[in-house]
Amino acid sequence: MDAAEAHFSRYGYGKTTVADLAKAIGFSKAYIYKFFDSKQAIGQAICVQCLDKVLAAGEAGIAEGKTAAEKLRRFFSGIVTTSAELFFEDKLLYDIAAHSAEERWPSAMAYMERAQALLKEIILLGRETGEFERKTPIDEICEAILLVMQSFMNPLMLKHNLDDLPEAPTKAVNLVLRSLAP
Amino acid sequence: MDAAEAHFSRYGYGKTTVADLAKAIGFSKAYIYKFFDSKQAIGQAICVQCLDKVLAAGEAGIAEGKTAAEKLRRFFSGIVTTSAELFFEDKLLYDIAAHSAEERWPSAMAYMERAQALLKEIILLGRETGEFERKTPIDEICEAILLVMQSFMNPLMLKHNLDDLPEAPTKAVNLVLRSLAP
DNA sequence: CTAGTGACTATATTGGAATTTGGTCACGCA
DNA sequence: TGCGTGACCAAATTCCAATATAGTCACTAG
Repeated sequence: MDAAEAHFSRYGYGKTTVADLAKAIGFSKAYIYKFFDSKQAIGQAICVQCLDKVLAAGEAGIAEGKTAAEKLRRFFSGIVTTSAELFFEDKLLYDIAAHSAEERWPSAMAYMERAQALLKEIILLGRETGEFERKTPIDEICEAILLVMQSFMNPLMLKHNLDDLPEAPTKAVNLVLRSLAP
Repeated sequence: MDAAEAHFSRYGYGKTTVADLAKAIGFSKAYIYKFFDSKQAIGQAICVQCLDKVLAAGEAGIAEGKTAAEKLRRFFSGIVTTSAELFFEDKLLYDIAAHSAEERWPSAMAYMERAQALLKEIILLGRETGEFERKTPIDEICEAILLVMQSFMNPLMLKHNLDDLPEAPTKAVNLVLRSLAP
């Protein structure tokens, strides 16, 4: 995994061969296939690492926020900031994440599901404290929020919106918060 | 233009040569460059035609809707439906539109601006009739709505969300309408 | 002066042979 | 029995010469 992250980060997913990784850890190529079903599986594992970091930043944001609204703001801010950082500082790893979103790899699907779970917690909290409205079915809300935030959460789409950071996602979140008003 | 639309639609932008277009209209290649600065300029012109049709469907939707909320719904529904139709029935033309969005051609920028203008009219109407809230600055609202609807308005992004039609954009619009509630 | 073009060039694209690469498997060695 | 591999194959990728294409310009016919 360490070798894979290093190589993918330096040479990109396409340019690193499984043989390279094997040599780096001093084993044969065949042995790697005892642990990973395919090169793509290695890519997914690395992708999961990246997306975990992104989500961790989102969770950290949630922890920092005091009110539910503030948690929501910082949740997305953490995600977007970390994703953008990844883009600028580790473009080649970012490309794997974008590719995983494009190809609908399980890693990307899992990322969205975890994000939805975190989001749900925020909304539920906001409902308890009375910050958010309670009429709309919660799952519909979570789904809709993820849909409208996709342009900034999905690495594949975020890369087309980097010019508008950080104002654009802030405006989007403002809209989302207005939609949650009681 | 007719020749270009026919050729782009049948063979795609990349596979049709300027010489093909010249031959189709019975002039020399050089003559075409009296009217278009480049092949890309021809592509843009065709792209504008496509996006105009999409926006026309949006305008038609506005006309059909009775209330502002209904206009908004039908506006986006018209845009998304027409874009998706273009994708399925004229993939090669759609690809030009997607490419234009990716490369930020003026055609794509103009499309977004016109969309924003139409949107603004709807919102203003909704404010007059009391359907929508009036606190938030109108331009901020329009900008934010376009941002969150990008996943479905932008051809480049819509093509990654075709599986979720037509439910996803409906849910997104529902969220937008909630955000507009007085 | 206007409408239109053939001939030309630098860049991009293609085809397909040669090479790499992802992936498998029978096997060796402790 | 379990850790580990060289040798192998089909499919993908690279490479490069041949070709095609976008774009220009001096030019002509009317």
